[in-house]
Amino acid sequence: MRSIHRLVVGDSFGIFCLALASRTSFSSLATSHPTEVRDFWRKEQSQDLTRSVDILTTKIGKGNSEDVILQSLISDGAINVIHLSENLINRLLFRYKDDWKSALAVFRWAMEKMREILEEMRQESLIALDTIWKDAVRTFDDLQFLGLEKNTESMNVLLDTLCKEKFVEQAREIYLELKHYVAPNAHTFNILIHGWCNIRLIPPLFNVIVKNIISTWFTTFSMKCKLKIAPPNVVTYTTIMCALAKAEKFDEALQVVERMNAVGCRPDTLFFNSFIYTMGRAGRIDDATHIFKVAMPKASVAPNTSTYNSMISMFCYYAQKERAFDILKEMEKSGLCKPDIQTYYHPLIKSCFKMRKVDTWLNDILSDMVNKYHIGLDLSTYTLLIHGLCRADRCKWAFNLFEEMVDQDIMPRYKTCRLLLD
DNA sequence: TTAGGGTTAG
Repeated sequence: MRSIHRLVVGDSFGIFCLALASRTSFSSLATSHPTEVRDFWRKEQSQDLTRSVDILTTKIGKGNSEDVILQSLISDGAINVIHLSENLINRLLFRYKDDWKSALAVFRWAMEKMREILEEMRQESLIALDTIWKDAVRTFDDLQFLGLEKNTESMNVLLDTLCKEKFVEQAREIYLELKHYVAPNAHTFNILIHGWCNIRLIPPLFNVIVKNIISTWFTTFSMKCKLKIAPPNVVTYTTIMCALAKAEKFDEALQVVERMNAVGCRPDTLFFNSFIYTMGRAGRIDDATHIFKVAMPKASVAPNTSTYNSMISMFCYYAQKERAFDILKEMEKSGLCKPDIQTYYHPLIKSCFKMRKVDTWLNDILSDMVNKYHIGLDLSTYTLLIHGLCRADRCKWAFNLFEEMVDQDIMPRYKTCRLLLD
């Protein structure tokens, strides 16, 4: 989804298409008009944006499925005349950051609109739509004719998008073609490596390589992809370690860490988070705790929300609820990071039910969520709570939450209604 | 934010 987002609104080509759709060009105004005109224009644009967001938000509603929302957006005449822009899409995605169905519908709607624009461009012979993916190099070349720069940055966006959509072999071929015109950088290599990791090509390679694992593998990979031999950096190590952890090759994952330390590559927060995750997956809770409590401070690397989340999830997963709550307290005491609903509260809420600490711990958690951190409950959290409370014989409380969610126009699931009725 | 992380299931 992230790559689609980038394709739609994040890269220069997408922005070009969206700018075309709005049929207005702010940049041309910026150079040829006095300040008052530009200010007026900005104000008009901002009001226009707010109106568009209001119209779309009303149309999207609450609690509908992704398909229902998408269809209603596509088929609505009033929505069809809305000027699509990067700002508009970003505003909507932010608005629906806790509601993935609506967010995904907005994505797909934007994609749909972009496709229409591409079709329009194709009809005007501006672009060959059917060759976009098959001949991405040529499309990329077209960027120049459209007045956009063809550089390492745009090449990386193209390669990354292809890799994230699992067109890894195509990305490699395109890279081989483009490298004659555009200089690759460390990002380019890591994008391709990540792509290969995602299609699970790394673990088999590791099976045949025993000695000097990372550099040998890296050289093999570089030769296969005809890359210049660039030294692997912390991103490379993190990517490979994670791929190995997901494939449950924990010994090999640890060798990556050893190798990284041996060559003096400095770890960062994301690396440590992945390392903790790796140890958690391997069931090595004490090692994970040691990384969190000892290795990170020693390396002067500060934890972030995800670090705490990983620890909390791990302890909950291994039924060590007290330790999970200790981490929560520690996180609150540190005052450095904000909790988030998805990974932080869900394991803890579940733990409260499992431990039968409904009146005490659950009460406190909910009160903190709402009053202290101002986190709005979403459909999944309401469902989790209502189902748990019903099972704990707290139907009255469950029903209060049910009414609360309905008041907020969040449509309960059929199963939730059925459960309460029973 | 041009590259890497996430125990998400009730």
